[in-house]
Amino acid sequence: MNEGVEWAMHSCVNLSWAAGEAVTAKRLAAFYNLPTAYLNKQLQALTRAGILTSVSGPKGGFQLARDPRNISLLDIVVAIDGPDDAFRCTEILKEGPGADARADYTKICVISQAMRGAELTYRRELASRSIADIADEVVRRTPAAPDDTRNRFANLKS
Amino acid sequence: MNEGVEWAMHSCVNLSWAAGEAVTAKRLAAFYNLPTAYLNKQLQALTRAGILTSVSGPKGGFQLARDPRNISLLDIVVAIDGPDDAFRCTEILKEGPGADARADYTKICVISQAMRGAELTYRRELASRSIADIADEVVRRTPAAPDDTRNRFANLKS
DNA sequence: GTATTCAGGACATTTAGTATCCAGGTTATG
DNA sequence: CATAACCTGGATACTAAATGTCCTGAATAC
Repeated sequence: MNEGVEWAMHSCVNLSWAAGEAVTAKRLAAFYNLPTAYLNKQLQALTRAGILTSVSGPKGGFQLARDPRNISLLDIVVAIDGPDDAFRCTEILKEGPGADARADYTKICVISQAMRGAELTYRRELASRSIADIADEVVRRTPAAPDDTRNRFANLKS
Repeated sequence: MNEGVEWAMHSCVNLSWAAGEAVTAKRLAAFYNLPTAYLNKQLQALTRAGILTSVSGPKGGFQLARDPRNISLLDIVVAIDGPDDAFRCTEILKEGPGADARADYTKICVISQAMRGAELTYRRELASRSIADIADEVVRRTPAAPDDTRNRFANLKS
């Protein structure tokens, strides 16, 4: 899995605490000492996916496009890593005995179904966790986190 | 995910129908028109993992090392693809504010925990499905499959 | 108008996946 | 014993994907 998924999730949690004002890619990158230009690519992907909104120019930057309760971890994984399953069925049964050339073995192969079923439980789990859930749990453990985050953004003004 | 996982799973199902006699890598590869030398590498990995046993020399080949009811899809994924999770936590929180340099953020980071939890459900699902389950379901849908498989192995004698 | 910032294409670099080949060891068979 | 079939594992090559940088162009606050 793309490392950008981790960056994107942490950035979205931080953005949930910067509600109201846009944060530049430069400051989001400086927060965790990440390469600015590359993080910017991930932020662009989140924007294309409708998870973030972006504003150009001075005072510009990124912010969450909707309520963090309505942004799931799965949304972020799909935006950064793409919609494909980890297990890719190449329909090798088509090369086996008694194969039907017109059949779609990605659908009817028992192994393919089992793997897809497992990935479905994985995705269902990720879909059930929102950025707000994560942020709330962080606050429960570390109440100062939102203030710390806002302060750090402010101090990374450059 | 490594494409060899798909090859290995289909090969194990086929081997469950060849019970008693070893099948060579060449015939296992010819079954689905796969590159012999590369499939052989995956079979070696399955052997190292204790899923297959191998015999050298004429009449040699591979067979299941244990009852197919006791070989899970997860066993095969781990043998071929390795034990690592898809999501790899790089502990970027160590670069953030208020970080504890001695803390293990792969354990305590809320995002890392959520991702790990989702992968756990995935693995649990794969662990609950055995090669025998898969083979039984194939037989239920296509009763001739075991005979077809044995015949094909016999005809690929070369 | 100028400085700041996002958008996105064009590279360059590194790493992982996909193969191929060969030399060496094992074993059935005549 | 000689031979051929077969697995083992290292070396190597090729390809694709992930990672990272750079630059031009467009939008916007001041």
